[in-house]
Amino acid sequence: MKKSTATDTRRYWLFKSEPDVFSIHDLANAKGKRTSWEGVRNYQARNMLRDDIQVGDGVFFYHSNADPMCIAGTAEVVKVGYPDHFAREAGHKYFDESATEDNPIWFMVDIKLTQIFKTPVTRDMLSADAVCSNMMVMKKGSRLSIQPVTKEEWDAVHALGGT
DNA sequence: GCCAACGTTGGC
DNA sequence: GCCAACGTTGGC
Repeated sequence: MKKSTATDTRRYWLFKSEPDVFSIHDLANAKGKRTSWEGVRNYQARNMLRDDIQVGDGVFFYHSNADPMCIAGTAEVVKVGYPDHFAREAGHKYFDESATEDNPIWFMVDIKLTQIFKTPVTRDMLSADAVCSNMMVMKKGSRLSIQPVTKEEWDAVHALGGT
C-alpha cells in the first residue's frame, strides 16, 4: 500500500476499545493524556495503522461491549505507525511468535485525548441520525477495530456529542 | 448468555 | 487453492 504524504488533508478514524480493558477515562488519566494503541491483530486494521494513519488525524474513541456502547470522545494521532513491540515480548498477551525485528508484522500508533463528549454518542443516537446511521461501525457484523470515518460523519457525530 | 458474522487455520 | 472447523468479536 502506498504511503500517504504529509500534504494530504486530515483523515478521520474510529478506534474501538472495550472500556473494561481501556476506556476514554483511562486515556484521560494517562501521562500526557497519551497512549500507544497496541494489540491490533487484524491485517486490514494493521495496514491502516502502518500505511494510512497520519499525525494530526482525528480519532473517534468508541466503547464496544459496554453499557452504553458509544463514541465517548475524540483523540488525535500524535505518532505514525511503528512496530508493535508487545508482539515480541514472550508471555505478553499480545505476543506473536512470528513477529521479528526485521518483520514486526504488527503496528501501532500513538494518540492523545482531544475531548470527552459532553453527551456520549450512543448507538441509539447514531441509528437515529441520517448520516451517522450509515457509519461502518453501525453495519451488522462490523468487527474491524480500526475504521475509516468520513468528514461528514466526523462533523455529524460532533453535533450529537455536544460540541 | 446467545449467536451471527467473519477471520484464521490446517487438512487435503 | 478449496473449504470445513474453529475461535473471536461484539451487538443484542
